[in-house]
Amino acid sequence: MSQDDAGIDLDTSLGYLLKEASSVLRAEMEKVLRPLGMTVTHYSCLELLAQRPGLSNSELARRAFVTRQSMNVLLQALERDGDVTRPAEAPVGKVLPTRLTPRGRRKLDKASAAVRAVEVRMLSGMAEAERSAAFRALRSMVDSLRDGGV
Amino acid sequence: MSQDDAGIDLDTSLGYLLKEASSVLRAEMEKVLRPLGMTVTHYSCLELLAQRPGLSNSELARRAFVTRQSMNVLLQALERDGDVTRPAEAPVGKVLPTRLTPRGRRKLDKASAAVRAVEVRMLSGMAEAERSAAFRALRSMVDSLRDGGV
DNA sequence: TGACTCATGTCAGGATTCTGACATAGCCTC
DNA sequence: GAGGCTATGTCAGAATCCTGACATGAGTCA
Repeated sequence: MSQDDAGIDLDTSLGYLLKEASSVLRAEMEKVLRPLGMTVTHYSCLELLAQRPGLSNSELARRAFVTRQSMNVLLQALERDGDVTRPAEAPVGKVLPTRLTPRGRRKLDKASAAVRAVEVRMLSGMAEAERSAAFRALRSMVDSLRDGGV
Repeated sequence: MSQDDAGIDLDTSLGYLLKEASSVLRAEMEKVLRPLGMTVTHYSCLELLAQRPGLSNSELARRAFVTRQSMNVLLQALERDGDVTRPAEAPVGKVLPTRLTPRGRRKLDKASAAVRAVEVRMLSGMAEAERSAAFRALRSMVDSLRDGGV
């Protein structure tokens, strides 16, 4: 009977605020990445490959939160530009392990510095305790949604 | 010289976790909204109009985190389906105040219940104190990024 | 009053991502 | 070994969203 029964109060909704934060962060990342000729997914892919060399297309897609079809077209472009390499034939199964080239590594270094500045600015108003509290909270949300989704 | 200088550790990055949480939430919302024939932006628009009747196209776009061009095509579709109404002529300026129709309201009620279930599940593992801590943290991130962006 | 600035609604074109579908390789069970 | 199941890479088409651009209305200021 109350207003809560009729909808979701967006002013106090954690879900809405989560979308807002994610949207603003993405916009800021695009702003600093654009001068470097890179998109956010572009950068995410390179960053993932730097930390986990040899990741497959499907695995990259999952960790960049896009479909494997989208990641595939991105990888083809990156391969064409000489930023990543994939073997012509799969060493085992159908999985093609992808690796960063020196050229891709250099591109990533510039992008990574720019993105790090954005993240630092995002966290500038928070104490360490608040950051870890936020981290735990977000992880809890992800886990709850994933587990319940099955 | 340390590894941090070469990139961003995605395992401990709040920005990455933020994107993951937002992505999972959106996926879960799409899952429950699809049987109702609605998309997330679709639903967001209706929910905004329920709480702020008379919002303009541009204002809806900002609060739904899309461009006003995208919101415009969505509104045209919603208008065609009879879910919202806009006056043929602007009462003042060029702003066309949009309102929910009874039909749109009924659609929203079903969708809102489904989305609320998702949000409840997302918050199921968190105490009230954790929720408000997360809320403050996310708000701090948004404010820091917005202020510094100018 | 006239010029300037800003915000709005809208159209057109392009870029990005997604859904659907297919063939194939590895794993498990019988 | 045969069958079923899952995961992967890939192609094709469609949906979605964005960038660029234009005209218009409101407010500001000289």
